[in-house]
Amino acid sequence: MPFQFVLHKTDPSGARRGRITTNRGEIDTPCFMPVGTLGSVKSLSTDELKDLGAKIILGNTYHLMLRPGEEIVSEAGGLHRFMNWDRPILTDSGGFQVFSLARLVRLQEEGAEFRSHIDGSAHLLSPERAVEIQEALDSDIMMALDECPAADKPREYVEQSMALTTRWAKRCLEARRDAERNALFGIVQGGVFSDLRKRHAQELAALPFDGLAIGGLSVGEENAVMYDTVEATTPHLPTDRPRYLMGVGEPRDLLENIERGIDMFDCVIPTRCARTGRLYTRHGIVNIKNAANTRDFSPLDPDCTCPTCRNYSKAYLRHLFLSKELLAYRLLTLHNLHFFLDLMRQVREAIENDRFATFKREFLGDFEA
RNA sequence: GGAGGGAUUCCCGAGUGGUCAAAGGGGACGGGCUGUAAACCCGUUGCGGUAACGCUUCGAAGGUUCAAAUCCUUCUCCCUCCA
Repeated sequence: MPFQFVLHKTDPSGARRGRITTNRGEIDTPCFMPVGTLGSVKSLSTDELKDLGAKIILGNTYHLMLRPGEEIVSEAGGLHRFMNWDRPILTDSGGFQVFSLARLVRLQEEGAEFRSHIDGSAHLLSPERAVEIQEALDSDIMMALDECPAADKPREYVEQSMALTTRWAKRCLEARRDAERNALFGIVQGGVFSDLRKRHAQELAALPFDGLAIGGLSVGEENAVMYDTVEATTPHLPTDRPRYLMGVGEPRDLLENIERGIDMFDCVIPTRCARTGRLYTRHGIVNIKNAANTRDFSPLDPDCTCPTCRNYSKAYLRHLFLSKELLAYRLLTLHNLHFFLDLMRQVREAIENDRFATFKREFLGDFEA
């Protein structure tokens, strides 16, 4: 079944409960999407991802274009076949790399001219090319190519950048070959300027995108500014299409933005932080490296049902981590992703019961105590 | 018995008269990570003090010198080679 979004209900707080249907399966929202930039959620097998309950993961156009190259993935039968994942995949367009690899990028009307961070070779990522690559990957949800300006850019820059993103968005829609096969989301920019956000949201809402994302946040601005900006944007997005806040975030960020009407999130935090020893539990953050865990033979979180907490102690995990044993990265990633995915399960349940605000307060009361 | 080489701050290891509380690794300790150039990055690591600065330290004990981890003497221990 081609892409579809059904909004089941909206909680009194503003939180939305919905369901996305794609050719490769359904995704209940609000949802969290683990990031698998290079066709792998680092350290995990796809079986482990399924067991965790991940319904959709991310891949990245820029990175897969450079290595192994989309033609290889296409030859393998698409990214799903290539990586042995049969559930939906959302692919980012490479727009974020315009920001994170800015030193290697020159922006033109035609597209983003990159020097590969791997070998220095030149590549032009145009809107058409970004769609072409994502189609070759056979992405379920493609993202339009956008420019993600840094947080410190002045209004004039952001306004022009936003206009470029709109022109690119239209070109992406033009370039898409099969709307039944590959959904396409537009990305709202506008920095932290409420009026620009409103304008851009309205511009993109008028276009036939399957969903709309909010980009250009969590790039260094204050948290409160991020929340305010989302709040200034979502009222101008169509209610019958999913809203995706890109690159966010910490547990509080997820809850604050769900309350502001966001349906989808992705973030590297659970996976990256797992690999740097920062673990999420309902009672807050545990830094597994800390000496206090040396002789602590209890699990990270006694109430957690993840495979790591069911079987291993903090002392052992700390030992694995300090020894740089590969098992550490896998076990800790399993735990963190379980935490994020489970948080979203609880959120969905709370919305169904019209008690999101209560859930949020109680959760943060424990988590940030 | 003879000839050489060596002992440095938790570990390895640089330093061969002042710019040395002593490079660089490692380890330890703490922190950071928000559409992943990330199994990564940053900071601290003799004692005291906010700091200026003071004190103690380079196997041990003496000595030379304005000044010693660096030079001299003796001692202790370790290594290599020859008998």
